[in-house]
Amino acid sequence: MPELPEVETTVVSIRQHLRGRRILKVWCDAPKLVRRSSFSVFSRQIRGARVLDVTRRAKNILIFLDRDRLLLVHQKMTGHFLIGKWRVRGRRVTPLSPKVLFDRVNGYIHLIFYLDDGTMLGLSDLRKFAKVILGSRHEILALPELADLGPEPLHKSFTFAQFYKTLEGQKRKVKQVLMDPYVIAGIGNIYADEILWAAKIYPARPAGSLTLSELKKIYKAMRRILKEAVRLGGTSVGDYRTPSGKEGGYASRRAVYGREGEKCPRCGTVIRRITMGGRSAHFCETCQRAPL
DNA sequence: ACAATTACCTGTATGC
DNA sequence: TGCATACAGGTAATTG
Repeated sequence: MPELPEVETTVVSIRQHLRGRRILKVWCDAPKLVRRSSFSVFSRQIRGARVLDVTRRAKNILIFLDRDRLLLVHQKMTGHFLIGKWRVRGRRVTPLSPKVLFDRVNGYIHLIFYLDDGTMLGLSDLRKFAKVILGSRHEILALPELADLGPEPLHKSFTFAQFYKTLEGQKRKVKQVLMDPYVIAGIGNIYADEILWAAKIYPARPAGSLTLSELKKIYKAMRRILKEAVRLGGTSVGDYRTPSGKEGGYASRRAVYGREGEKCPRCGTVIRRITMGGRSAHFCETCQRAPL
């Protein structure tokens, strides 16, 4: 699932291909991915737009275009971008359609942007949960899913004092709080489990019950793990790939996520999985002891 | 006002 | 073997 490190990896990668390029046209076989306007309006408005820059906010990808347009893409669970070329130095290298070309690598491309240098940017999404919205810069940035987001966990200004303030008084379970994008942006199920394992905190502890030293451990683990995962290109679970088609390098570092029944890398206890609010939490009951 | 639950999807895994 | 059902999960929408 694309979380902060996967989205950051995606943004850094596609930025190189998109910056300065013009979007010639867009193709789609799942028009419901486009929200707040019909696909035909979306298609008409994006045609001819030039990409100024690509950035990230939480798990949202922000593609800044000329003429005051801003394209928001949220990959949700199975969405991911793939880069393809259909021409090399002005010559076609294949008679196949781009869709067929892409499908040889990944069968779930539902949206393709055709760029003016022959590059294709494909959005793969097995479950079609991804969200694409085009609007004016102000319109998009004012959407609650952007405007109301919590702080970026890796930002320099997000100090421990800030972190403490955001968790203080929270009655919910610490894992649920870490995953709430309106509290902290960008942490999902994989990294919440990994962070709590590293910090040796039981995931169902009420956030407000954590001591200062426990919160400090979580904060430090959060910064360290997210930075390391960004450095390694994220984690591949399921069919997630980086835009160039590679698996994320953090997958092999996973200590607990998706490892139910395997041994804790720290103490050898068998990893357990419990359900919390319809979501699974993986942890080591020896390292992450439940109170009483 | 807040917290908990459901909807959105479909491939994969499991059970009978 | 085949069919039905459960499960996965980010977040908006809905319900409690």
